[in-house]
Amino acid sequence: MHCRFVQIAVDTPLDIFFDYRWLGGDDAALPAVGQLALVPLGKREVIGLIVAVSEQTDVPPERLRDVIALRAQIPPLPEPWLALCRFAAGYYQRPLGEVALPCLPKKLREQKPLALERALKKLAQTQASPSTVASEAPTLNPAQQQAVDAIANADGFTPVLLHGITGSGKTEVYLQAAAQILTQSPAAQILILVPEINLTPQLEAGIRARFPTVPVATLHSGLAETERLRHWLSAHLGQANIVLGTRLAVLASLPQLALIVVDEEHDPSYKQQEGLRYSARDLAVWRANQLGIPVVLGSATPSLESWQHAQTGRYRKIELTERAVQDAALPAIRLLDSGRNQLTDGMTAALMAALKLRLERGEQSLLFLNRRGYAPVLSCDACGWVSNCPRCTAFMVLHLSERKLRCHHCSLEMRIPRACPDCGNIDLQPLGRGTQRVEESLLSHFQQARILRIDADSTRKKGSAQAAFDAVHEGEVDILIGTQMVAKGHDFQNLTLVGVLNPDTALFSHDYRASERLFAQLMQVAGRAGRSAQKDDHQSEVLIQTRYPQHPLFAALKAHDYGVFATALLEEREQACLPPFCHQALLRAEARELPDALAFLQQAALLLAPEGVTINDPIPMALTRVANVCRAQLLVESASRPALQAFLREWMPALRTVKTRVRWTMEVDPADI
DNA sequence: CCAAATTAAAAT
DNA sequence: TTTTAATTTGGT
Repeated sequence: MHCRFVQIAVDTPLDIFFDYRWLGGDDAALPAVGQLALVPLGKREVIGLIVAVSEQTDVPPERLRDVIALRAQIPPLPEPWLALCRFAAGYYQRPLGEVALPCLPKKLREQKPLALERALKKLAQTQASPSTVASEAPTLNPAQQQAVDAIANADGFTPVLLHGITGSGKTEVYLQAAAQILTQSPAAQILILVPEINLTPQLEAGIRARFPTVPVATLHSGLAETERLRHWLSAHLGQANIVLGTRLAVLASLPQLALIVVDEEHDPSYKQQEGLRYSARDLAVWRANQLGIPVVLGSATPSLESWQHAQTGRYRKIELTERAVQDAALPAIRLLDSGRNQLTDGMTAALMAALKLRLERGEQSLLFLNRRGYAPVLSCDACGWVSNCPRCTAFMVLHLSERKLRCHHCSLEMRIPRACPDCGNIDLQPLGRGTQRVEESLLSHFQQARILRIDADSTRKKGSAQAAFDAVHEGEVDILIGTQMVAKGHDFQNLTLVGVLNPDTALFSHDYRASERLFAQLMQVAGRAGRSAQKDDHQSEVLIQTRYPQHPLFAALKAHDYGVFATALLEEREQACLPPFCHQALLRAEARELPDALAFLQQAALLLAPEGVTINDPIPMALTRVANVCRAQLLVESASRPALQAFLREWMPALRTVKTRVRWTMEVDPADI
């Protein structure tokens, strides 16, 4: 057959394909679906994805333009990958081109294929003969073994929810299941997702130690473009047997994919918050289903969505209840009533004493406070002035070390006023405390201690986060103070005390997911303590300072019982008709003036919802103004996912015809409301 | 009356 | 989204 025309998806918001003429010589490679092609688009030349080839076109000849070049250097993107993109585009309501092309490395989309050819050359040189001989692996306990067997012997689509407390050896299950699958089929590819870039080096080191001869590729946004291209290609060519990465890795081309692991599957980082707003965990499950392969969702505190699926039997749940390291007992969790006890610099006497004890024993402590900066707001006692951001409905945060007030939402910085701008009072007071202020207090109370703060501010420079974590591992730090960055994944062997300074804001948040997240976060940070065998009967401790020690969340946390907590939450959600018992989509609008945004949403709501779909009233977002842009949102709900999807398919084209200056976006399965 | 600034339209 | 043409505004 002689293909004259190709249909191409390009990266534009237009939800259509473009036809191009194909004028190849007889000896030239024929265009195929899934291949990339360089085509003219307006004044530009862009890379597009061939989605169909045919001998006819409806486009009048005078408008047709020619394909400039095919990227025949690499095999076409495989059909299952195209199907994944098509699904994601349909489900998240975006044009295919805007889904498929941004998944590809930038260097692959350049006009000149120079970088591509270089990367291919380099890969050809390094193509070793992979052998799957694994180095010595630890013996598994029965629960771990059961999990490995369930995964490695899976026949067809097998979603496994691996529920295991921190330190119960989930990683070991991933590694041994991977080893078994690679032994059975040496060409297989295994995708392992982690929530944060920070966690890739630790796991990568573990994987390389276990599989010294297996090619491993990493994919995350921290890679340089040339590296990203090389790693992506090694996945696409099937060379890399293990691909480790953050959420974006779920969209990689993996022709031999045989197992997907989503570690810490509950983690909010799996939700992409711009562009294509996908959930990497959900796409991972879809991908596994499509390919008929196992997918492992691992967590100590599974998302309620996954927990519910396990309850109904859609997912198979496997519990790891023991800590894998012998004698590593669970930490004791104690609540310190910060309302009734006297606080010194935000800390109770009990917490101070516990810190002092660890210092004397030469053990490490971690203080967790999810608030960076010195103090969240600067205020004037005399007249009530507070440091509002002029561009956002938020406070400007005091950063004393940089002598700045900074807005964490729009990044506006200004000098600290020496006197109150309203009344001239020179005695301005910091209100509340952030990590910098706690660091300062610790330095004054424990002058001999080596104190390190890890937060987004202290790890601005590339590689500095890794250096900081290394310092903790090397025992160069006595007290570590940090935000959620320190809560995730790291195995600190000599850490026996975790202090949580102020979790209370999340207890009564308007966001119904806040308590679920808080529980996960506290469980996770608590898991940093006591990961190695305890010495001399010194049990690890977690001290939580709160004004609400009676809150039921803490009771479940103390008992280390996620099941009780999840069951209670699910009941609440069912009664309130919230996810996972209903499905949501959020239409967001942005405008200079709030009424404009609301008016657009009002107009959008005019389309009548079908039976079973509810369109709520437009409301301003909790953070209404950011960088002088006002935001509002409209929530659409349905108990039936197909009904919601059907409505969105009807609604989106209608919205696109609305003539408006308001910028708007649609988010399916929103994470924050 | 020209030029910057905003708006609209098109992309195969 | 990117690009260009068309229209408005505003300072002269």
